[in-house]
Amino acid sequence: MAEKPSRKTRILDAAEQLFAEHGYDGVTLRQIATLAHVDVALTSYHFGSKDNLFRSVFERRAVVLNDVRAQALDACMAAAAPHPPQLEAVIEAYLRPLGDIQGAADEGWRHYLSLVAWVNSSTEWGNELMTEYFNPFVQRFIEVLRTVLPDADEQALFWGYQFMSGALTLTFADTRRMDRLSGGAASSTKTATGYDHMIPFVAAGFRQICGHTH
Amino acid sequence: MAEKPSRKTRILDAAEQLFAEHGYDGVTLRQIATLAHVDVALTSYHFGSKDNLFRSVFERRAVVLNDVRAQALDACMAAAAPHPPQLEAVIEAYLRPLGDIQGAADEGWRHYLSLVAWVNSSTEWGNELMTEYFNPFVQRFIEVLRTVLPDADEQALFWGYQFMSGALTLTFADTRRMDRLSGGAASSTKTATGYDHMIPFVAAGFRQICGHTH
DNA sequence: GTCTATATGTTGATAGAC
DNA sequence: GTCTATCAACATATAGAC
Repeated sequence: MAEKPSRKTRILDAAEQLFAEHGYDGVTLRQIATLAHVDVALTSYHFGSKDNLFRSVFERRAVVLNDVRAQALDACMAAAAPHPPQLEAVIEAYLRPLGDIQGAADEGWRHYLSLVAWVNSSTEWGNELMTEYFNPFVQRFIEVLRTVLPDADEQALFWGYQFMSGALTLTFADTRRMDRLSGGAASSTKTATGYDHMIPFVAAGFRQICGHTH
Repeated sequence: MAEKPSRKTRILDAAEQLFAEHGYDGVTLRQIATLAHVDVALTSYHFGSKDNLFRSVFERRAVVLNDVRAQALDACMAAAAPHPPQLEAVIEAYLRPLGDIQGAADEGWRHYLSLVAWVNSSTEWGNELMTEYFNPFVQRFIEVLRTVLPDADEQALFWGYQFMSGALTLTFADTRRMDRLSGGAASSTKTATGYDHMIPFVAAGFRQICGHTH
């Protein structure tokens, strides 16, 4: 199966890539249809409106992503049980699956993460879509963080999450600015290296503003 | 002076606000002209093309911003001389001026920071504009960081900067997602609180991945 | 500098043949 | 499901009167 993707799937794939690269308003239905090797009218037939196509793209992989991340968090807690896990392990469970996706061969998933980065920074879509699809898992993640950082006050926990989220999504966006800034010493294409640094960076940040662990 | 802003200035102000809110493609020259209470044709007369208007908006405050930040960094180093400053002081010099701007009454500057956030995450404009206008100062900042973190390897320094930049720009974007996520416990409108947390968070992160100070 | 009028192209969406 | 043909609305940009 999946030998020949259906036209509907090709539209989703093309839209995913182009929306990720240029944002909602930066893409026309004609560009999407062209990339998908499909007639423009088909986008309307399958998805009704451009707005609905965008939502469909966002929704498609959101549920899969939530599953992967929930499993990583489960595994992290099971490995430490009956004790609470280490802070680093919790952060790792949150970030590493995304690093694996970004480093994998699958282009579609890379485009999707780039799209999430765009949505997360968007004032128009960010609040609505991120809240609807990702808040439940994020809330669970923060609950786990709270058990690991018992002295943390409410505000610090959420600010810490915001900083982590910002660091993460800029890495998704992959503007290659770092490559030029560093003169080639550090490259945004070396995603595994990025996550190897991101996890201890974020963990240390949380520990600093949320009191020490255990 | 500055009693009545010129039409040209009003166009810049309106464009700044709308580009920050909706991105380059999400705004039309007509919307800009309407908000500026000006005829559409004036945008072409004063700025030629939409592309050039966008660049003009970005450029206008970039030089001012670089001055403010350079002064903060100078003051930080002068206060510690002849010794190198504390890591926290260097991070503070980098971040606090932006927090002050964000917390101030000036709407124009707030829009500008939001625009910078958008540009920083944009694959199309990010590399070009950020590199041109902000890389020189950022490079100087990283040089100072290197003296404070002598054991840091090249890569870690740039990844740390990338994480800080991501945390910062998401705070600029102000999607108000955190307000809902936290059920009101933490609000993205309380910018001073955000920077009070961001500075120790980032400093601890740098210390973790770049070796200890002095 | 500022406006009116207009040129020229593109947009998202639909109606209807196949 | 897929295509052709077409729509009205809107885009950026310019030419020329004032």
